[in-house]
Amino acid sequence: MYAENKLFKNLPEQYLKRIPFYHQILSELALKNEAYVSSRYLAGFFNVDETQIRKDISLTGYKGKPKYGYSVQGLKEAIEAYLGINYHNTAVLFGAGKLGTALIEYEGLADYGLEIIAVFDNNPVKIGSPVGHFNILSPSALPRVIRSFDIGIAILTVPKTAAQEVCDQVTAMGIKAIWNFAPLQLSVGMDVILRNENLAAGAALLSYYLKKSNHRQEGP
Amino acid sequence: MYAENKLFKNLPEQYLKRIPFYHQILSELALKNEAYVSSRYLAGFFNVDETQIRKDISLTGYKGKPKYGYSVQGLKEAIEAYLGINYHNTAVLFGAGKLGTALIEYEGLADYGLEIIAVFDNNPVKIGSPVGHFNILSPSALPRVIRSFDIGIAILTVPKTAAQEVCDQVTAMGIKAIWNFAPLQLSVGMDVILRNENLAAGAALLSYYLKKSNHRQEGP
DNA sequence: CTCTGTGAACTGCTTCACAGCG
DNA sequence: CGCTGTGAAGCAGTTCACAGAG
Repeated sequence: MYAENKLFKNLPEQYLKRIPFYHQILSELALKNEAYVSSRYLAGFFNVDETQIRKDISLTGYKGKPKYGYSVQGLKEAIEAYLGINYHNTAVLFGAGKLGTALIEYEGLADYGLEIIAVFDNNPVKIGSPVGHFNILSPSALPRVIRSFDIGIAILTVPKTAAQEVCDQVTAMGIKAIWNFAPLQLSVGMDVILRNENLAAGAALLSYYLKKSNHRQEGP
Repeated sequence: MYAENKLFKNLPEQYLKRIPFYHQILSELALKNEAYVSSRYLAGFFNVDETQIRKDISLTGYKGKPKYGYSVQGLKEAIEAYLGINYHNTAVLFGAGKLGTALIEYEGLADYGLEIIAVFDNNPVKIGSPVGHFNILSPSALPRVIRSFDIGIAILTVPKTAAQEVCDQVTAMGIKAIWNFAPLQLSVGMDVILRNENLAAGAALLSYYLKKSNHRQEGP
């Protein structure tokens, strides 16, 4: 869910959501040394018609070859260039718990535009200890890091009870976007972009579709 | 992204995605002892008009009071009943790494219809050790657990390299839905519901909106 | 004949406009 | 009046239909 106030709707949001999946699929095909891929094949991974795939790809500016399809390498590189130009940003991560560590070690976050620069935690016991290839820093280092590296995004993987406080701290220091994993609604200023990641939302959708499919089997 | 083949589109997907957030917001209001909430207030958390909120709520069957709004307790309970009836499912989690552990400990996964029954891992060193309030089980116990507890969903938080193998294993045992966190596209039968969670997709969207907002400040 | 590329038609989600109730 | 509830209108995203390139 977004609170970015509809300022920048020039690219279809559905398209933006599909782009990273295209890249993932293309990376797999590249590993298998596939040379070409058709819009039909790509459409198989989504609930959309192959035409939609062609429209999406045309938005990145890449051109396919009639009869052959799209060059796997070419399209992959086109998307990477596109992501690099349009998406690349630096972030700090706050909260070196299980979820924070998982995110730090998550493959390919950087591939999709988000480079984590530093990791912070309020717990003095954790400060100084390593996580991934970072050392956990004290929040007192935040202002220096944010200014030195021109950080735009803060990733919040702190407990629910600490989230609003940390959010206020980082936005006061000029952070312009929050990626919140704590299960609560943060309040932020109008100029701050907020994305709430609610893992439970995914669970609810999956449960719903499974229930429906069971009912279907029992029904007429 | 889904591969559930459009069989069950009777409820708007956008609505299904908003429902868990409504519940989260209502839980916070309940803690603050707020008695009523308006559709306008709820709309503030999303990029939609307040009318849309009223349509969503009417789909759950709950009725508000003109002039007052919706009862926080009443609506919260209505959504819980709705989720309980329509969503509740049992799941096994495979892969007791950082992300798996984070999911197990994630607050309120059960609130949104997904109850984790058991946790498995291929690593013999981990088997038998505790994670959350579970003990990690050997995959050899899978058939027994799936049959005994009528498990419908498998959550995959295994490394990329193991994901397809584990996926094949569990679907062969009758699992009908996969929630995949490994960053690759799994191939499954037509009758299996597949949800791919791609954390990077969220990162890409956030990066895009931040870039846009920066350009806007510089532009005309 | 196959697969891309794109304007036109369509579908479904969102907003508008307004009736109804406290 | 304030806020819900809902049919009608509007719009974004998807699919259809078909031209074009190899």
